[in-house]
Amino acid sequence: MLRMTRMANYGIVLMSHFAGRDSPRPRSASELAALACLSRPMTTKVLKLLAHSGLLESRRGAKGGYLLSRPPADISIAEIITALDGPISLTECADAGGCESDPACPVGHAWQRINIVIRHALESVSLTEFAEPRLLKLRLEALTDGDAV
Amino acid sequence: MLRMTRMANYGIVLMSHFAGRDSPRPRSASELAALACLSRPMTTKVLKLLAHSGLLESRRGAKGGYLLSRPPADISIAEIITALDGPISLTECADAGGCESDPACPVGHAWQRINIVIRHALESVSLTEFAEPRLLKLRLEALTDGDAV
DNA sequence: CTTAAATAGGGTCAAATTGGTACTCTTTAG
DNA sequence: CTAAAGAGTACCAATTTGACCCTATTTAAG
Repeated sequence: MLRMTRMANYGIVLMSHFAGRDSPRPRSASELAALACLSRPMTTKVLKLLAHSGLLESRRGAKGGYLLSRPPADISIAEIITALDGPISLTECADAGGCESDPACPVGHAWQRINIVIRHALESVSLTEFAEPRLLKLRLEALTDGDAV
Repeated sequence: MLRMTRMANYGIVLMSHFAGRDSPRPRSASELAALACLSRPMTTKVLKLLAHSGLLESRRGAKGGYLLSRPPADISIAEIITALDGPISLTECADAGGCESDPACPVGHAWQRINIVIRHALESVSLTEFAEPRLLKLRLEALTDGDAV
């Protein structure tokens, strides 16, 4: 487990379909649903959330649709997850604010530090890299060297 | 979001209470429930799972209870989470085996790489460090330097 | 050998979350 | 004016989660 919701996953897949092409033509929800093999209702739901959080721009009316509001290299995986699942944190009490009920809880501090590492890992991956895993490989391998317990 | 279950959290808190003392005396479920401010039924459930996965040893009968099966420095946070929540992976399709239905899915490969980084971060933190966040701080800060997109 | 203190191992149950859908309203190009 | 698109909202079913209880078995101690 330790997983994110399926919806966040859908969001990332949908966003990935924008990464390749820089054509300024808006993509309609129906078109994207077909590309990603998702139902139309689910697709529109996800796209609306992404637009609402500023990652996509929407054009209403005929010939409308969605397009990236920024170059894909400037969009991190963390942003997409946050838009659809809320703030990235492994525990409830590590959310901003958090479990102030027990400021003495030693475990809380540890979680905050671990969260920072994970969030950072997700923030460091751009949509471009995600759609092109070869780019990822080298960089991430550097992260997993030289820090055994 | 992106969170682990509350049960895994409980497990880590309970395990942390073993980290400080090396006394070989077994701790009973009731005792631990009181220490962690958890209900007894939930505590026993978590302890049973932890014992079942080999992280704790159980002694039945009077004066029985649970004790760590290994020194706390040899137990990683990842192990505890895995014991209670199952394998660590952000997406369903990144589980071992995974979405072989679509071997061409480019997104899948990216997830696998990201999972490795996160799992590695969790594996690199021992129970000892967790109970003593000062130890964590320095090491984790090294991980989050020098790898912006 | 009896008793009390423990865990083992089930089975159950309510509530929250998630995934997915349907319907109506507004905007815009042609 | 009309058809194509998104905006917004309300809704439902199914799974997951969190929590609990009961009985059997084991063991230390009197």
